[in-house]
Amino acid sequence: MLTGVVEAVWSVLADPTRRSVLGLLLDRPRAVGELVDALGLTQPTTSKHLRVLRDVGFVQVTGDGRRRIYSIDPAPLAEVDAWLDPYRRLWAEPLDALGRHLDTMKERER
Amino acid sequence: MLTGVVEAVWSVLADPTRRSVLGLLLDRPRAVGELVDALGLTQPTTSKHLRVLRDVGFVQVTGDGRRRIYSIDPAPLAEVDAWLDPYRRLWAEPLDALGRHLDTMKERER
DNA sequence: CCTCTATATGCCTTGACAGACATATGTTTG
DNA sequence: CAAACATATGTCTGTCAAGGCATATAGAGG
Repeated sequence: MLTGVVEAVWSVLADPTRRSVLGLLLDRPRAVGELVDALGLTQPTTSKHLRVLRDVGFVQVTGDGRRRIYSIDPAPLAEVDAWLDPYRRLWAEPLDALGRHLDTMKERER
Repeated sequence: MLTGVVEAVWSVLADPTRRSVLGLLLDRPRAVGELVDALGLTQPTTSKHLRVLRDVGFVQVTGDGRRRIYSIDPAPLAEVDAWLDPYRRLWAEPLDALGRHLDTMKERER
C-alpha cells in the first residue's frame, strides 16, 4: 500500500504505448520480439516500456530460454477499478445525482 | 468519438492534483477559491488545472456572479470504466484466467 | 570458445507540462 | 465609473520522460 505506487499506476497508464502493450498481453502472453513487431517501435524502447510496466506490477516476466515471455498482472488495474468506485454512482443514477448536485449548490454560502 | 480525446482522458488523470480536484468535486460542486484553499496551490495554477479538466469534459462550470462554480461530469470517467471492462475478468475469476494463460503459453510456437 | 540471437541498459536530445509570477478580464458594490 | 474581488491567461523556468542509437548482458548452437 505504498502511496508512491498508486501515483505510478496512473503515469504508467498515461502512455498510449503502454496501454497498447496491455491490450496485446490481454490477448495472450508474448515475447518481447512480438511486442516490438506489433508496436512498431525499437526493441530498446519497447524493453524500456516493459521495464516500467514490470516495476509497477502490470506485467510479469517468465524466462523461456533467451526469450522473455511477458504476461499481464491485473493487480494495478484492480486498483484503478477501486479508485473509480466512488464515482460510479454519478453515471449509475444520473438523474438522482444531478438533483443532489443542484441541491448542494443552493446550500452553498461561504 | 474523437481518438485524441481518449488519449487526453488518461493524461488528465495522470496528474495527482487533478485527481484531487475530482475528489473534491465528488463531494460537492465548489468555487475556484475553495479549490485553491483545499489544494494549497496558487490560484492561477488551480485555474489552469480546471481549464484542462474542462477541455476534456471532466468538469462543468456554471457562472454564479464573479464566482465560477465547478461541478463534476462523469462522462470521461465512464470511458475509463469502459476501457477497464475487458480486463475485469482477470481479477473476477483469477484461477480460470490463470489456467487460460498457461494454456495460451503452451500454444505459442513462432 | 566464438558467434548469433534475444533482451536489457546507458546516454542523449527533444518535447511536454506543472508551477510560479505578473497581468488581463470580468463582476459586484459604492 | 472606480475600486475591490474572483477568475483566467501569458510567459518563463525546471523537471521528467519518451524515443533513438550504441552497447552491454545472456542464452544456444556449432
